[in-house]
Amino acid sequence: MTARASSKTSESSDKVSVICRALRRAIIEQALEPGAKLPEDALGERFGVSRTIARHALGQLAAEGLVELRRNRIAVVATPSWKEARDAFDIRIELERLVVRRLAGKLTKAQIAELNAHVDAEDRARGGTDAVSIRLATEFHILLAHMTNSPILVRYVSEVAYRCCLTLSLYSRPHSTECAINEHRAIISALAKGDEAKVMDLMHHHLDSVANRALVAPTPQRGRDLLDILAPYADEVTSDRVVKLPKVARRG
Amino acid sequence: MTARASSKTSESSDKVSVICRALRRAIIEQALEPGAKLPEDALGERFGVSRTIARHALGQLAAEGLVELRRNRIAVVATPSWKEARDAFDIRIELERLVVRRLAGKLTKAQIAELNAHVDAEDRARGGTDAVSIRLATEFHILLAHMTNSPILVRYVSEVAYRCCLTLSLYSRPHSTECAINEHRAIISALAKGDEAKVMDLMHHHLDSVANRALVAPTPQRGRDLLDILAPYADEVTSDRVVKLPKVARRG
DNA sequence: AGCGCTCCAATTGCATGCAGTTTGAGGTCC
DNA sequence: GGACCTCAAACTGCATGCAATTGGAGCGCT
Repeated sequence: MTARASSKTSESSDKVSVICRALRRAIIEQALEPGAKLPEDALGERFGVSRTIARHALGQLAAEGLVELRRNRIAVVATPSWKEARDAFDIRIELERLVVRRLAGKLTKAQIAELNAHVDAEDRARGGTDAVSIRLATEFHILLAHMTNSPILVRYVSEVAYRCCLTLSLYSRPHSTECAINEHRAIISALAKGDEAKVMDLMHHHLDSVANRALVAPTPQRGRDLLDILAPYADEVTSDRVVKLPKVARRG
Repeated sequence: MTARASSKTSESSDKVSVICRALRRAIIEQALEPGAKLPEDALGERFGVSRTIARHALGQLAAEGLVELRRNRIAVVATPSWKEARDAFDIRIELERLVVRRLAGKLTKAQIAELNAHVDAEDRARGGTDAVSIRLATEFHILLAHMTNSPILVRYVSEVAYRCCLTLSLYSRPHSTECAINEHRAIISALAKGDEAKVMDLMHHHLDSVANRALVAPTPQRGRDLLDILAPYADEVTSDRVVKLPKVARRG
């Protein structure tokens, strides 16, 4: 039971997939912050593979939107603009409404137990770091998606949820995870009862409130370095070659 | 105006992207049928690049679900199961409802003209092959997604629409494109009027009817070869090493 | 004929090497 | 001091080479 679902489309067990998983996790746990550089050499060396493999992994992550790739430039962890973040949440809401619609009243006892166990884990993690809480909360939703038994749905929900995870780390204030946990419990309960309308409503408002609580404003005045802070703005600029600020200490 | 949107996450203009686009188009136009083999060498030679590049392109397409990759085996054009096809359509319905909700009443005159022009093109193509009709119909939806100005939405709608395109070629009877075209016109009209509820309803029923008209039944008794016919069933088998039929003429 | 075995051509998995591009450090001139 | 130029190190883009795996043709056995 190493992998829950080994869809044939991706994530078998070749080196590329291994590196993808490792990087993905590092990114969503903020071990790698948005904007962090990901040179192929360094990755290859770190994971004991050649640049070819590292490069391929970066390509996959770029397709998922977690990494930004620009020709002849070092890959960096994606820095979604506020607008993109909002978009991702909107899409996520629709997808997850579909998930719970499919699940309402159809969960086995074992599945309900699994969900409850996960929320318990979230509860226990409340004392830990924000990053872990966010990751667990995200994984709750992915767990739900898995239960639909639809690989496609799993893929899209995972992807968009990871994206949201990433943006939360960018724009969120240190939020209270408590209500999210309660909302998770409410969702499980409504799913078990089979109240489709209610569970869809719960999920909608749950995600909407997470988004609204988190995506406070398009003013990322956090302690990050200038380049990171400016990056979302540079996003809007159509020109490929943006502002070109005067000499400033760059990261690294 | 070579590329409508050059999102930084993908599809710049490196060789990999070029090959991706070419293959994607070949697949959705059924020049490459589901199950068709895609050896790296052959692709590389055909496109004048090395295997490295072809391989990378295949990886991207696999991430999009258009190609199936199995370790140490030749890549093949994906052959989605009937269940996967249905799933893809369900997801697509949700995503596209989001698209039209965002677009209702917000289209410029120029955009409306562009949409109408596209449907006119669909109309003119009615005499042509099914593949072209299906592609144009698909592209109408992608065009809509582009108008939301949301790269993420564009990406997901495109991806899932291509997947649907692929499944249509697998499971659809030679369908009448006429009503689809009329429905497209109705959607444009409702979008222009800004009647959000109506346009969402139209889109929902449009896609649902396309799905129902097309995905006739999980009995793909078409003239394809045995391996293709069996593939969707093999999908359900959990074991990696499936049935192993007696000697039979394989494709190629 | 039908079944299994062996072996080789075809193909993938991956590392490495080379050429071209970008970056940014240091020097020069104003 | 600050803007500008130059250049080498760093890095990417891509092709090629080699080892490992697959599959299927041929062959022998029943």
